Amino acid sequence: MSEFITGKKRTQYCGNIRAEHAGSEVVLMGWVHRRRDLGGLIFIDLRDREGTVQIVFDPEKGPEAHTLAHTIRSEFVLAVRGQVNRRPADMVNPSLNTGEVEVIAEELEILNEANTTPFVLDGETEVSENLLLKYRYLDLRRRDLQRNIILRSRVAAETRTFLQREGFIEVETPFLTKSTPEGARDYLVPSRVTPGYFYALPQSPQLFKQLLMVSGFDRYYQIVKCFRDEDLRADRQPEFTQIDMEMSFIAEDDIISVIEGMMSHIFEACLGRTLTPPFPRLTYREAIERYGRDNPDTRFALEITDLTDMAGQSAFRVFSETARTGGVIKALTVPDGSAFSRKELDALGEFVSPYGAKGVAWVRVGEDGWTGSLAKFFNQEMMQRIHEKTGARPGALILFVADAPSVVSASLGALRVRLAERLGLIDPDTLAFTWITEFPLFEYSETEGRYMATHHPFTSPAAEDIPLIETDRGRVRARAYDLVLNGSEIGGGSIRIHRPDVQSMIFKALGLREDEVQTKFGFFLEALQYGTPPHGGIAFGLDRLIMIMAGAESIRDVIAFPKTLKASCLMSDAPSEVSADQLRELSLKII
RNA sequence: GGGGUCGUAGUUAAGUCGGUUAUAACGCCGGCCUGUCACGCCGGAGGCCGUGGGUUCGAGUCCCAUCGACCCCGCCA
Repeated sequence: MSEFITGKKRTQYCGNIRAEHAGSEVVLMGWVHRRRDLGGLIFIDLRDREGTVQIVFDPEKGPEAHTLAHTIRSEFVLAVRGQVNRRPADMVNPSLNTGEVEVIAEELEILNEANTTPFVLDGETEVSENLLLKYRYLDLRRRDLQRNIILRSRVAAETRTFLQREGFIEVETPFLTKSTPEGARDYLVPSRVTPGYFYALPQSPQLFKQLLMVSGFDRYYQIVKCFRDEDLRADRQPEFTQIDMEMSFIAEDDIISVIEGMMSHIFEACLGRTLTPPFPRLTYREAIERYGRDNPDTRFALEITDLTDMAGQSAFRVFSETARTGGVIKALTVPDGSAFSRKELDALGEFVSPYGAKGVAWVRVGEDGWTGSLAKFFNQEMMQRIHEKTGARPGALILFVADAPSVVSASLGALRVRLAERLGLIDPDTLAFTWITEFPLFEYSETEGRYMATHHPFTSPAAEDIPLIETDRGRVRARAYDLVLNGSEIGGGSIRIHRPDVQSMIFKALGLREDEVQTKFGFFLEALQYGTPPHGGIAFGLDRLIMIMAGAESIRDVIAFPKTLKASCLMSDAPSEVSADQLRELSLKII
């Protein structure tokens, strides 16, 4: 470190000074968080990454420093030499970690001045995200954001500690790689030396990690950036970080137990939270039936009940028609939900419309029967049976959605979370981990008009379902598993296909032409023929994991330099135009 | 690709039915102040009302387009 004041070096961080340092001389360096200039006495809160401490400029203790201190403004960078002074009892500031002490300045050097910042860095004033992102380096001075970034560093470090101890080997894989069909849109990088050819940035190191298993590394991991050129969300960035892993000679339970150990280690080391594996498991089917989605938030109950049989027999046309035409009628039962106002109930209909539902039907359960416009379509016996199935008691509210199965699940799945938030059912301190297993291997895509891989095309089918690949594709179960935490998918993986014949069969089932398979995956299929061990792996979204650990609302709060929803960086102004020369060199033309 | 919210001093917001000189708080600048800690008191400066067009005698306000940020659906193996 460079030397400043009279040849002295920084002795410690501002935020770390405590009563035990009283009487000692310190040299501090940091930013002016706030100044209180009383004319005679001047107080400065000096800030560094560990916190702030009060500096006192007293004309009797340091006349030159006091004179200079009048010129100090917010965010100036200072070096201060002085004595740590224990504050008199009536001047202790209990809201500061350093509140029992202060530093009496004897010498001051202004290391740098600062323009007035475009927003106040007090962490309390709401500032538009636009501005925060443009001046990200200033936003990053704020305590909350620094805490998140520091937590992220610790999680990455503890992940490495754990995995190295478990015999995993970190291997770097290429960023400049090959574009492959299936999956997300690729970010492309033009090749200069081979005009008209492109690299793709990896959506994940999937093929490389499997090839490392072929190579015999046995256990691989990497904390690695991945790139997907798709539309963004509050929890999605175009470049994001995965904890990527692969293991040989293992089955589902081996991976699950390693990950349960890894999560326990990370949460204990970084948050002091003790987890209690094994985590509960749900099949995909159960998750959809009970929670409406494959990433259920299991911090609260409020489960979905299937009432297709009962409600389908009611005189209510919408219900009977839905049941008759292959749709389903499902419900959420809110105990004591009768308090919902008519206005709130109407708003629920709007809430589910993005998921394709035409509305939410509701009844209030009273001591003697139902109230609400739907009540007249149900007789006493039907009500009784529905009460039994849903557990509804007087005072409850029953919310029905009738539609195609996928619409009903999506609607009620979202509504369930919304209601839980509204009713305060979610304990923010709970950590609800759940494994989701037995995903379908294929999903039919209406837009593509064909079956697509639910997970990815290298996922192994359940052995007993292999015959179904030819006959009943939709029913083939995958040896895939996701780890869900508090309603967020934080990781997912699978046992891979290690037999070239099965891999070819899957490519074929996905509608890939033989020549296409050879061009895109030929090298990989060939590799599988040189002695591939049974293997499988998993990848975690580090950003999402940190979000939950930090209690962050947006993925931007856990990434130092994030991009906007339009994938631009407001600070550096990327992406931007490039010169004609650059384009010519790459043989590219803007159309 | 679709739906929604927002854009007014440096910042955060108010701005009525379209009508005089566009308000306030914080911040900033100057002055006073020796125990403040969101210091206090006095004074002052500060506006492309996102941008472009239209309607009107007159637009921050109404209409159209556009740019940007955010949220959701589709999409994200």
